[in-house]
Amino acid sequence: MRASSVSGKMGTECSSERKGFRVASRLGPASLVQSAAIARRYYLDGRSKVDIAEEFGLNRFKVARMLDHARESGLIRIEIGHPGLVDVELSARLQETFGLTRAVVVDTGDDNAETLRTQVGQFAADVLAEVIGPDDVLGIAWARSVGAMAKTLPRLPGVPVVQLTGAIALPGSGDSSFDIVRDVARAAGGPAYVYYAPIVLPNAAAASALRQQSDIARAFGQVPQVTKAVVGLGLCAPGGSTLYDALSERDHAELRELGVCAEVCGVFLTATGEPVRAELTDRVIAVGAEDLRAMPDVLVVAYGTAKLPAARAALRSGLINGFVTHATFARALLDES
Amino acid sequence: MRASSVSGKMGTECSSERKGFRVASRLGPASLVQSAAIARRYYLDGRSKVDIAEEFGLNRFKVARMLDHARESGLIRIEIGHPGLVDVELSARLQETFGLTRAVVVDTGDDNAETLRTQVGQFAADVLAEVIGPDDVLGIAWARSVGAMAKTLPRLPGVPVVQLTGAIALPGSGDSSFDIVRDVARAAGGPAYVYYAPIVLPNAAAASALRQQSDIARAFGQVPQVTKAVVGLGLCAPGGSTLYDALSERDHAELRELGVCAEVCGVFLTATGEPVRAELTDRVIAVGAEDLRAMPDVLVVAYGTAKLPAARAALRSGLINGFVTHATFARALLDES
DNA sequence: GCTAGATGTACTCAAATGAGCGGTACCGGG
DNA sequence: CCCGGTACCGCTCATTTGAGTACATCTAGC
Repeated sequence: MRASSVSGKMGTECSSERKGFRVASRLGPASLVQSAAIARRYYLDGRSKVDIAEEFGLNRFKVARMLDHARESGLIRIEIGHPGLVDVELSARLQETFGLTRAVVVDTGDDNAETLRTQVGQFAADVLAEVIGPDDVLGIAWARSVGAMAKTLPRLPGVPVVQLTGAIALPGSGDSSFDIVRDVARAAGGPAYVYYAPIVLPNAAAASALRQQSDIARAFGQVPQVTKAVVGLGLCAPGGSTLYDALSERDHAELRELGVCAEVCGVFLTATGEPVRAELTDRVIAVGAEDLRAMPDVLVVAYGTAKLPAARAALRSGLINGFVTHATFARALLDES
Repeated sequence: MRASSVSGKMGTECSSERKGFRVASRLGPASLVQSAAIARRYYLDGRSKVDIAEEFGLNRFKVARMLDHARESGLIRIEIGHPGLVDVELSARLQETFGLTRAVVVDTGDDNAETLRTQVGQFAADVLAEVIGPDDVLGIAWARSVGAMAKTLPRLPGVPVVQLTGAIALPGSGDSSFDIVRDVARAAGGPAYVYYAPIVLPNAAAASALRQQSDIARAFGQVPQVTKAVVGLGLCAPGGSTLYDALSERDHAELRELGVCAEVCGVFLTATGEPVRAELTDRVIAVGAEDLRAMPDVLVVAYGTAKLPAARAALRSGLINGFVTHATFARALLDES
């Protein structure tokens, strides 16, 4: 009925930067509105540019250019959001920065240790459930954070579960502390290569003897088959790890001398991520650095920013390729790198 | 170095609707993060799906499916925004709902009449500057809102400017009230077909005589050439229009009888948008409904929600095809339609 | 008034993309 | 146990899209 084009041989300059509210586009309000209408059709209604061009009486190139301009000028905003508690932005940055196969950062509003453990554990459980396949063999290290995961684990495919380290009785929580691996094995329903043993023994001979014990030998025999491992993170400083706190003053001195910073699955690491062989290593019931390195997927579950230096060591070591943690932890890691 | 795929024959179900924070996707956190990373590459970095597929070791179909899924599940949000004071969303809705060629809705936080007049006037000026071309002929009606526009008009191409109606001296603002058309003509710099005449005369004979007057006849001679007109909006009720308030009680009665609701550029309209021929019509110095209908572009500038019924009449009339107003006005129009 | 550069427009061709299809693994119910 | 329903994967084919290019038009500066 009417001529209906905004385009044509017209001055499309817009005068009104007079109040400074022209954000980026130098186009007038009418083009702005048309751009918006076109953007809506394209991005929200999913119509093709050719369609839109016909509808508005333009050619498809004009439509494409208008869309380009609209995006440049910020009229169209595309956000990759937070659907829930996972901070996908942080997760992706963590993953890319440290070359991980996967990273999941949980954004708990609260940084209370209890909340963190629960939330991080829950998401670690989700990640494990997601990545585990029927042909995998699952390795589980003893750690508080892994315990938190074990408690909320859904049903898994019936994979074998292999205990990777001995345990330590936790002072507070009595019962389940020893049963982390058993809990996981129950969730899976597959064969369980588990044993009762402390992670550290008074001397190498005792440890060696214990490794001969049938359950333990059987479990260690399965270690090379492990395809997915879930491990905790210990900082080698007072209060930084249950293992460290269970060691003697002499052990502490040795670790200090060797420059040990972190402990992952019974493996001691320097700040630069080098695995260290200590006298202590022979007294530990756990897989070795080489076993760990041979596993295709090693997922670290860690919370509490005190452990940051340990996390850095672990990330540098190349022994791990997955990380589940909380937002403050991830942010600190990224800030300092 | 490591196997690095989240895909494969794995259960990708996610268990944790347990706390209800799984928004829409039933995928686990790891896929979530990967989807987000892919979405970022695609939408924000503008890479192609083939590229992304290579980078992540997937095929392009998988990438496409993940993106689709991510969009459906709300991970990717696309918003068409507010760059400045123009509410593009409302503008587009107004435009589409009433089949207009253009609509611009200004979102002034404030609904003070003074603010509205200034802001709406400013954006009307922008719109006019944007759509006017060097080959246009510009018609200007006398109206307070058009006056507000005239005051902030930037330099226009040197087009002819044609006065479409007589004027009324405003009670308050002394000087510029008569000079609206002259202001516009000055901004354009082209030939000005202007005259000094009241919009309404005591009798048809006086109006007829005045129309013979050379300036006025010259201006009316140009009316068929007009390609773009800017007009105001009057509600035919006390206080709804300067024209109405200038009329006699007899005139009011006539308009009431004829069911006149609105006045646009000297043309009286019923609530359904029918132009009405009254005795009064012969006493008005203004273009007729047919002249108005013949103009390819007629832009209404209106503010103040009291005039809503008049706006509805004008929109139904088919005489106009552009609208500049403010957010509360536009919302009310859309709500009631 | 004229030329150089900027801007907008139209077109071609190759790359990117989406729709739809068949094959396959998985799941829950007979 | 088999069987239909479902979801996923990888593919082909037709369409859509973007990059490059050439041409028209406008603007600014001399």
